Amino acid sequence: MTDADTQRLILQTARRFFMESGYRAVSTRRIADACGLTQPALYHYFATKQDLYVAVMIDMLSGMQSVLDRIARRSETVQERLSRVALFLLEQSHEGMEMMLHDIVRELGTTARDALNQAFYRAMIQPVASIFAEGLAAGELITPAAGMEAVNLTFLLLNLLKYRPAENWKTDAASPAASEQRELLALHANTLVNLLLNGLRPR
Amino acid sequence: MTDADTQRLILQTARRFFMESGYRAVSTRRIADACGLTQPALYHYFATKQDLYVAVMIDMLSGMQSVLDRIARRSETVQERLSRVALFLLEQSHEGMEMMLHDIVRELGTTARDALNQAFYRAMIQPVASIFAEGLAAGELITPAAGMEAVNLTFLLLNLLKYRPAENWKTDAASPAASEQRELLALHANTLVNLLLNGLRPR
DNA sequence: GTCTATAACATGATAGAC
DNA sequence: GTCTATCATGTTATAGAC
Repeated sequence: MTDADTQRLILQTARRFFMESGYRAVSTRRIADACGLTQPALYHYFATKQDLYVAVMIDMLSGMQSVLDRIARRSETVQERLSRVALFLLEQSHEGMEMMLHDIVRELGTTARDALNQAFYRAMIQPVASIFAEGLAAGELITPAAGMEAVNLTFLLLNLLKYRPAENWKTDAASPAASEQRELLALHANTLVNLLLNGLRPR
Repeated sequence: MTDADTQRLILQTARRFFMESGYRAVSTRRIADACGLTQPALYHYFATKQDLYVAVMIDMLSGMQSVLDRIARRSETVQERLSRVALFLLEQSHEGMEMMLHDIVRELGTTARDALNQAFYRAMIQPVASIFAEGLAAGELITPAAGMEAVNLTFLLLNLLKYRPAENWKTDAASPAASEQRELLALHANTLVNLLLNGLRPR
């Protein structure tokens, strides 16, 4: 196996674990074991655990940016594009992503934090904010409070997407088939965007 | 200092740290130090670190339940009561609480998890859900999707409340005075509830 | 009720052979 | 490029004196 392949294997394995359990809860040994390596071998590819974490996040964010940019540029209504964004992010966050902000703020040094904050902003906030900005400019949407423009609406949408129906809280969790799951997610994405646009009060 | 006083000191100190940094990131030594005790002294009051964490959470949740129950029973409109709930939760989460669900799901054993989930449901979900249920029954609110009744709307509101304006992201953070801060929070609470009820589209 | 001392273990990281 | 061996440190928790 070549150097580059091993590096990718480490990145993907680490990504899965970090997303599942967070920075602190995942040891370098566990990552190495899952890759079929010993723990010191990791240090041939990444100087520190924090460097590995940053690399994982940058890798993930660059992938998300290309998808979100593409969605933002589609010739569809604001609502349609927001629903696509919501579905994509719901699918991603099944693989994690929720943990990210937590770790960025609480476990990383200031240098790594600033770098990741910037990458996060460019990859996730800006593309989605451009959709909101369009809606605001066209008068389709209103700013709900002073200063709550496109960027802040994006943050709000991201928080809204953390919501999962209460059924997921029960411990049994007889999960449906994957294909069915995806349809449910799409329905869920539409519901949340619809709620954000129209509110809970009857019109 | 009596036994009971020391126990309360430990609970309050541990609560602050757990809320700030999460279960895993806070060592028993750090808690003990901040209480002016040595680390083994903690074990006179709590058998394990996990027991301490559970006690902290139960303590916190019981305090929140009494406040939320009281708000739910006020003779005000649904919107007014939801705004009060939102303001209260925003103030609390400044002190933490956000970390809770993360740790409950990811760091605790199944027994502790089930106990805390149940306490969380009773203390936070049910009181707020009763307000939503009233609004739904009166026809003031609509269910945005099949199965998305009062309980699920409560989960949704809780996620909405995690949102903070983007200004908090900048590293400078010249924070305003405490009194001013509280007024800003009240404004913020009103905005979020208003948005949830009326949506982003002009009416 | 709190201490000192310490067990038992996991962690991130380094040294150096191959 | 990956290994074995190991260091230094931090962790939860226990034993036993006072």
